[in-house]
Amino acid sequence: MAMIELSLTDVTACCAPLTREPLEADNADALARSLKALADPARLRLISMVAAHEGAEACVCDLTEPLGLSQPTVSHHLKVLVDAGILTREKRGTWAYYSLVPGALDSLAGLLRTV
Amino acid sequence: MAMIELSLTDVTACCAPLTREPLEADNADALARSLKALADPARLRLISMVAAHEGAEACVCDLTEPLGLSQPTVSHHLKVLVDAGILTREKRGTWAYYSLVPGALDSLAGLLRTV
DNA sequence: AGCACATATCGATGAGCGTCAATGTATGGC
DNA sequence: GCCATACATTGACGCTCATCGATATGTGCT
Repeated sequence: MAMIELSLTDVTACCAPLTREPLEADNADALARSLKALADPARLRLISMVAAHEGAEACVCDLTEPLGLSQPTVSHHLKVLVDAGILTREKRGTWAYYSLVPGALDSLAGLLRTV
Repeated sequence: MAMIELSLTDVTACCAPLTREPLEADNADALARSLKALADPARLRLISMVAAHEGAEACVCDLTEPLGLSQPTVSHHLKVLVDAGILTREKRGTWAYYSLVPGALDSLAGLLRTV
């Protein structure tokens, strides 16, 4: 079934920063979904490892061992981040290369900013 | 038992933005805890309602009815936000007034920024 | 003292999630 | 065609968490 995949673009397009005006229930849901995708130590480390990797992209095989989690678990976390619009996946041959979606994290940061 | 209450100040004091260098496991844990506190629709709405309320503070009685959740649930969410260092609680008479901790959200936003 | 009100805490319940082992699906090389 | 490698999916287990009703704590008023 098609799950919500555009929560990030949805919410970052529509909303004023959190502290400007009361958040509607729907927008709160969308923003919470995006933040939930971020709110896991393994996923935070994955993001920073991908960003710091050469070429700003990395395949699962680059990430599994340094993270210390099983390959299925890493794949699961990467899928969550892709579905949240934070990472992209590009398959080249046998490998799947993940990289940051430009501006995705900055959009979220903008929603939290109060100044 | 004393739970971790300073995760926010901890992590925002120590770390470069997520995408500058690979995140250590401990820092990832601390940042994830802060984001988890934020990653709930009810808590996001509470934050924005408090910020938008007159005087930039609000008591539980101001928040329960518009949120549509029971009073114990609202109290619970507010406690989570206070423990995470995002809100402060000030008791005046019968009422408990909650307000934003200045700079807390901005520190988190700064960690997500990539530019 | 006694009552009404505001808020916090407790205990229980149900849903969601992180993790893994096992299995499935491609892709490339021999 | 066959095997090895890279990754995704499935199913299950345990733990965390959001929510509520019930109850406790505290404050002000009469």
